[in-house]
Amino acid sequence: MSSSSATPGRGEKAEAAAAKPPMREALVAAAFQLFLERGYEQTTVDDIVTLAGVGRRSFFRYFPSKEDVVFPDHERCLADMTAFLATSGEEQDHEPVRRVCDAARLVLRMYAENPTFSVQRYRLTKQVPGLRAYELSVVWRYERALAEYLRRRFSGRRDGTLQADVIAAAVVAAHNNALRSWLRSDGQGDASAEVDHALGYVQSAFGAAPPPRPAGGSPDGPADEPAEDVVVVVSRRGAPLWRVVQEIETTLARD
Amino acid sequence: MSSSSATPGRGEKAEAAAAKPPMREALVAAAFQLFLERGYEQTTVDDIVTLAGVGRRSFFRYFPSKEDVVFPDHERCLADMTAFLATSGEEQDHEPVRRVCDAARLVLRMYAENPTFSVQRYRLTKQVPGLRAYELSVVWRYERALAEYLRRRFSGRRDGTLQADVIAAAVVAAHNNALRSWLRSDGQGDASAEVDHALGYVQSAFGAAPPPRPAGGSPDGPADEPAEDVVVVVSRRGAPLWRVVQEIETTLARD
DNA sequence: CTGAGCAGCGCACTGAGTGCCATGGCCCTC
DNA sequence: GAGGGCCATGGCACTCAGTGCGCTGCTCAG
Repeated sequence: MSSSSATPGRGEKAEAAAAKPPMREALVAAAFQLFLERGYEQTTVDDIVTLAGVGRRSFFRYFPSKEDVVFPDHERCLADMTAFLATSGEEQDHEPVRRVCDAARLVLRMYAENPTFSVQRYRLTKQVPGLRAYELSVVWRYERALAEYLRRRFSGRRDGTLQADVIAAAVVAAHNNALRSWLRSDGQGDASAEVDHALGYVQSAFGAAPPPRPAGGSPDGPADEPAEDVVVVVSRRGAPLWRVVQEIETTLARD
Repeated sequence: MSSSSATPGRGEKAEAAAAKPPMREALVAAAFQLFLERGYEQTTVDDIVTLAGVGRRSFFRYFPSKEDVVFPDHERCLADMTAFLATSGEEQDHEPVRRVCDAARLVLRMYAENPTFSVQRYRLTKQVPGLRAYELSVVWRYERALAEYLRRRFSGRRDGTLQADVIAAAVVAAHNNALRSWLRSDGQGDASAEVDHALGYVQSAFGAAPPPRPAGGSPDGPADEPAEDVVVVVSRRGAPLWRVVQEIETTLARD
């Protein structure tokens, strides 16, 4: 009823790996049916396995906890993101911020693949504290993946880990802001456009520099970028020039 | 042994509210003793109440869950932060980013009040997944408090809620980066200085503008700031000028 | 045909969290 | 000074999530 592995083909042993878990999907379907009828906390695992017609023990073989059945595909998505960031062509890595933004878009894509499912889950997690907490731990893992990547990229910079953590948090926050706005609208608007907009704000705040390398340095510096390659200038419109200069000086003089 | 309400004064009914919970502290002490000896998951609530010499039921009267005993003062700190942000003198609110940074410093102060306790807790939460998840939900509430404040301040701006969420996340990330660095050093370094440094990075990235109001507008606009009061320019050092102009244009043209 | 391996089932157990009621001290009132 | 209410605590029983272990039955390899 959802996606992935249509017409599995019966009996063929070669496709067994892909077609194996109808049980997993059956559990997810049964769980969501009950969650939507009676609510999450009013539904016990026994209720779910009874409706799905399987043994209670099997539930915990497919999902380590009751919460996991609500986020069945995040584990795969997280692996995708990790792989995406590990596949660091020297081409893309010249703009780490853009790269993590693209990584965040992977998550959006997962949500956008099943809009109705995502909207239902959103309503559920919004009002069940336990699920919110679980979602936080998932989001945290995404954020850590982004931050770890940025830490590697920024390893030569002065405040590399600080910048990595802050930028990763900003990217995640922007992504979630747009994602939640889209989910609140029942998946009607253009999710990609909203996320692009939100990520654009972060990119503009943290040094988006499209041309690969304007000047200086060897053509291919694989591991360590030259420290302090960018200068961030923030200025209130109409502010006196001496304030701008002062900001630049304090920024550069730190540490 | 810790702080707060020294020499409670026995019997005086007026101070009863302040002196009431020695039991709470006893439970925290017993819990941490056992957590450090055997580990968090190897310690049951029954172990704690037995050591503390109280009934099991009383534990859950003081702490809604086993995790809460590890973070006994966050609830109060969160209330402090909310009050701090609600006390919005028109003076401070002219610089919302600075204000939320000051709010974050409240959390640091709480950690710094009991360094050894904080370090022990840090080691615990670092290696117990359940505690990490709980801490995330606590941090999330801090972040939401900051974001809600910024949303009110930015209600007139074009992308007010987006900016609020992103800045709140950045502030929390910077704070946590510095806090964890300090905790890893067993509370040796200067926590305040580290946090100031980290928050300075965020402030410099998101428009710290010391002088109250350079020009234009009525003297006191309490609720809604004029939209797009600041322009953020991000530039790679040595980038061509046309790139800078393009960045400004895309920033202003958005939405 | 037989044995290995695996997927699912059933059962029993631990431990967190909750509801309910009894107890016992404290204060306030009559 | 006696009774009554309030509150903190203790104790009990219960639900439910999650785990360990052993059993069955199916399939595939030899």
